[in-house]
Amino acid sequence: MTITRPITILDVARAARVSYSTVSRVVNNKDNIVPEKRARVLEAIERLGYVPNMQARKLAGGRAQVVGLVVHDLWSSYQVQILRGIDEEIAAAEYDLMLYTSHGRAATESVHVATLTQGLAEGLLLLLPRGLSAYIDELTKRQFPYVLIDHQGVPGSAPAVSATNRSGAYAATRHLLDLGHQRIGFITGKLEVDAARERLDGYRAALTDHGSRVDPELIVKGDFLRPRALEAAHQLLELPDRPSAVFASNDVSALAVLEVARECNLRVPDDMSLVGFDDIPEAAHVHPALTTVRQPLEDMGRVAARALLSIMREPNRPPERVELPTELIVRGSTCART
Amino acid sequence: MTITRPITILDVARAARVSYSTVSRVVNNKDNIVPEKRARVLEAIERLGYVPNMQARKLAGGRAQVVGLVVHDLWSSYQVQILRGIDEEIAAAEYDLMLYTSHGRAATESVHVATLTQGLAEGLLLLLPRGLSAYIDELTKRQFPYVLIDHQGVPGSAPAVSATNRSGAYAATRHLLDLGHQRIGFITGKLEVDAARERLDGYRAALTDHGSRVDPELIVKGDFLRPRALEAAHQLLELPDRPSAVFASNDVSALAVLEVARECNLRVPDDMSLVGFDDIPEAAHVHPALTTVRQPLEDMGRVAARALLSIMREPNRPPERVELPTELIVRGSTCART
DNA sequence: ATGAAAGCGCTAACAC
DNA sequence: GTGTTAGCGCTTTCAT
Repeated sequence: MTITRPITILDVARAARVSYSTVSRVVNNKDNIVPEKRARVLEAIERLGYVPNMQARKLAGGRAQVVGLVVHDLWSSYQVQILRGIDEEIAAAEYDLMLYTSHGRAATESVHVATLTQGLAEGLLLLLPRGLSAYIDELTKRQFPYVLIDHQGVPGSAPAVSATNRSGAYAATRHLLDLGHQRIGFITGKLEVDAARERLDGYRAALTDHGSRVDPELIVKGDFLRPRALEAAHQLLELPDRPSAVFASNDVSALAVLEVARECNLRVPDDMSLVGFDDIPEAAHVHPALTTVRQPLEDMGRVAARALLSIMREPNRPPERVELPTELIVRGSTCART
Repeated sequence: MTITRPITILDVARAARVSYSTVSRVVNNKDNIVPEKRARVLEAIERLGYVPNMQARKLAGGRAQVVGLVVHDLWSSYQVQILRGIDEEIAAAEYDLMLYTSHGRAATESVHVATLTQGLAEGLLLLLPRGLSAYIDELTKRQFPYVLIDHQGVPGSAPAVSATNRSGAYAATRHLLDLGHQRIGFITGKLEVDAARERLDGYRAALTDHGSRVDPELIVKGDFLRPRALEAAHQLLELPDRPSAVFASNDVSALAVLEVARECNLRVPDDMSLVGFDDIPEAAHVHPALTTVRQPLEDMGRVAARALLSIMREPNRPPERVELPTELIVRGSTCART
């Protein structure tokens, strides 16, 4: 049982009876090479099954065709859908993806960023809810290509893609108002996250524009996660003057509200309307199906990836911020106030 | 605006007033180094924010702490849940993950495997439904650590983790039989995939053991995907002697059946019982909630990652095949035949 | 115990 | 056009 030694560029050179660097040139589509030699090299590569060694290539100053993705975690469909979009684009461009999850440990996170930027990666996609200003500066200074996803928090002008959180929340609130609801409960997201604040803003703005009062009692703090949302739902539904509708800052929270409503023997939408945000796959499947604001998550990933690739191609293009439109999806969880 | 040059081991050496290799030794916890020097080096590393360059390290024969994952695609929760488990374990072990999606292009796939094995990766996780015998041989020959996930197709003894597909399908079928169903429709998965065949086997075995006839008319070919499942569902539900229950080889297919049933004005479970396989998140949320066979997907990922890590530690340990237990989750989509 | 030096596989000047 | 050669940042002998 022979241990197959990895084929190097040297093996190819020998087999094709050309020099070392000629092979390199062929592999990298450089210069003009005598067609006959190029053919020999190509044949040898094919026959030997040569695959270039990325590390060596990158180390020597070449391109590794690798893009890094640092993501907080993979827990919800939210991240995963974005990941899908990224993956598609990156693969289509024949780049490879290094995936790093930080699990919220800031230390880990910056090590990851460093590893990636000083390592294989030629570009960076950052899907982190907050607090990345530390390395953004560094990246900008080093002119290292990167794109932020769903994060507008950096003051300067960092390339970023996100969704129209504010207007999405505005539309959802407006929808409820149009249905005749007056007391509309709101469960916030994690307010350190920009998107969460924007959604709150949208909610407030819709009320104000409609001439309704923003009742602080109806705004309950959440964090985008289920446990906190369950508490928030209880708090809202046990109010003496119970709201006739609830707008949760994401679907995961809205699903929690749905559960609590069921516990309280409240029928949705008859006794209470409910709106979520995100349109995760579950939203369409629960009963009643959730009215929600769709974020084009996969597209966000796709657009971010494409933006990164073009920044990598032309390092000097001015940073762009893209906001993809959200869309109100009306389903069965909302109806006119009776 | 100074362009920050990446900090190399040489910078650290200068700052700590020691040699090049001493720093390397400290970084790799080697030998005995005079504590005082070690401290100086550590301090310099900290102060300069030095992060080792993985490529260089790997190239020079060191460890890169990278594990590669080749996955067919990320379309369903199936892959994603496994990915989560993998990610958790890999991150906990302080390894990094390179993610490759092959999107079914076999050529891409083998290039990916080659890139990974000749590159950074020290181990490989393969989540591919089929046809990987080509490189399995190669990997085995080279003694390259790898673990297959949900794939038993390789004749030799390849390290693999999967779930008890057969007994899961057996249990589900048994459940339906116990409820008094006699004509039980079955929608297969992609039969090139081992798991699909095992599920079919389990279905057949349960019928046989129960003394029922396996009616070929009731077995319809699917491929784990929605479009084909919709057709299959129609075919089954339009049978002159309509089955009183349907068992689909995965939840995605079962969900499709649910839709078709609704179209046909069949109530589930009253007019027809329905069972799926996988227990993807949507299964619990549809109405009625889906009775299904839970695959411990996240655990499968976790176990596979752990197995890989231990193979990487002791290359000579005999390959292990782990089968994780599936579990029948009875929900609202099944009831006794009326 | 620690410094010097030889590569790892490759790219990119630099020669010819 | 194509071969030669100097590194890229690091690990690992081999001296000392």
